[in-house]
Amino acid sequence: MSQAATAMDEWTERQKDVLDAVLDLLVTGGDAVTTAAIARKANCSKETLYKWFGDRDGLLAATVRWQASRVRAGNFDAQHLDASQLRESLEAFAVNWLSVISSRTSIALNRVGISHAGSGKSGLGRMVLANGRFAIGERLKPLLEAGRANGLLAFDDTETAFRTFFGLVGRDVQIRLLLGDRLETTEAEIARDAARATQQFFALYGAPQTQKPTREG
Amino acid sequence: MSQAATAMDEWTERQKDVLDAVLDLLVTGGDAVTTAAIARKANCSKETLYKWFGDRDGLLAATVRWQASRVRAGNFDAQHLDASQLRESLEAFAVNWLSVISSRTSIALNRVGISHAGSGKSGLGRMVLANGRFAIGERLKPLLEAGRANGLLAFDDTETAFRTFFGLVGRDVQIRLLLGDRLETTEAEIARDAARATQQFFALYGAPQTQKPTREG
DNA sequence: GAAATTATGTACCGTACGGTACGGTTCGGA
DNA sequence: TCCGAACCGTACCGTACGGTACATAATTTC
Repeated sequence: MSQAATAMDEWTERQKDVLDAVLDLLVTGGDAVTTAAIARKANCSKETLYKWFGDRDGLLAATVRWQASRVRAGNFDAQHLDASQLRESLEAFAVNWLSVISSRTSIALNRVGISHAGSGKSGLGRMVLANGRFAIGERLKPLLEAGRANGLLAFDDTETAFRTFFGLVGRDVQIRLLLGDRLETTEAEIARDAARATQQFFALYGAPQTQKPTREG
Repeated sequence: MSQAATAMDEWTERQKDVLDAVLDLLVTGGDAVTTAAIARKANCSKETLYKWFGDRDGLLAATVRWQASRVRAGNFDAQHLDASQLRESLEAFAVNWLSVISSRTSIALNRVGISHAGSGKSGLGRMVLANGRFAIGERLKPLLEAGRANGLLAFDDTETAFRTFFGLVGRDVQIRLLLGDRLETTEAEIARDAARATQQFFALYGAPQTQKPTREG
């Protein structure tokens, strides 16, 4: 939240327009994202770019944070959960996550982060990770723990349970998209996969009706 | 197999040495993988590089195929499976797959493929995908189907079952490593995660003892 | 053992791109 | 109306790198 707030008002409207231009260039992967191309697209001068963002990497980092600052979806209230509410919330999380990783924006930013991670400097990669995988984890864990507190789920380690859910939802989608596989991700497909993943998660971690034994030794 | 054979004898020993040098440079991510650096490392001239492999992309593609040609692990015999054999085979697959995606080589090659996929030309990405995700799929599916034929597993769609297994095994490991996350992947951790994933897979797709109803509507 | 083939290493070229400099323009304030 | 700050557009610089040319050495072939 505070991250989002700082990212939101850290830049002026004009600067946000520039960051949007960078995003646009990243998503439209056709041509290389050079500083000249950015300046052209944003109708600003390269000098201004460097004045505002330091260097090219600073500009890319700012773009990642800017995109992250608007992705935050509303959290879920974790009180008075019943089974169907929990299921719905998990399914909504799954739908949201699948939509995000299937979006051209996410694909482009992850590619940038991965490329940077391969070039020694791991700052961007870590940033993408923090706003992707780890952000979704921190948002989902409270829901899982609320489910456990209400006797709907049974697990020992929240992190392990979350990672299982993550795997059931994401499967091979992200790596295939990152590697350029044409993978149709229609809204209907996403909804179906989210429902399947949620069902499977309940099969693995759903608590028996009357008692609360722990799975996962 | 035929792929591996062609890749194996497509190049001379000297050329394989060059490809090994490329791999070495890719894995040691410190410095950029320039053609000059490759020539220096391989003690050959740039002109030879271009004569043998066409251009830089051809060299990288050859490297991917060369690495892929050596990774093929022995297949499993799918006849006369009992439950414990199936479990062991699945666990071995999981261990193998986790070891592969955790290896510096796999990380480096996937990064290259992803970077290329982001630059329009998707050839390398597709190649990495074919020798990674899809190769493991083609190797594992016969085992799953043999398990079903022997009444040990219950599923309708082999692809769906495989992708679930893939997700349970891989979870967030690959994306985290690709983005530069330091994620300790000791042999013991891998063995434990492989066992957990296999157990979860049986919980989802294991056939009931006496009958064979289908899961997954 | 000469001729031919092949490979090495170095030097070179063209270009793309990150980063900087600077003249011209807009705009807010006194 | 003038001043200064911010900014645009363009031109420019240095370097890194993909790709080529060439002269020299090694290896094969006859």
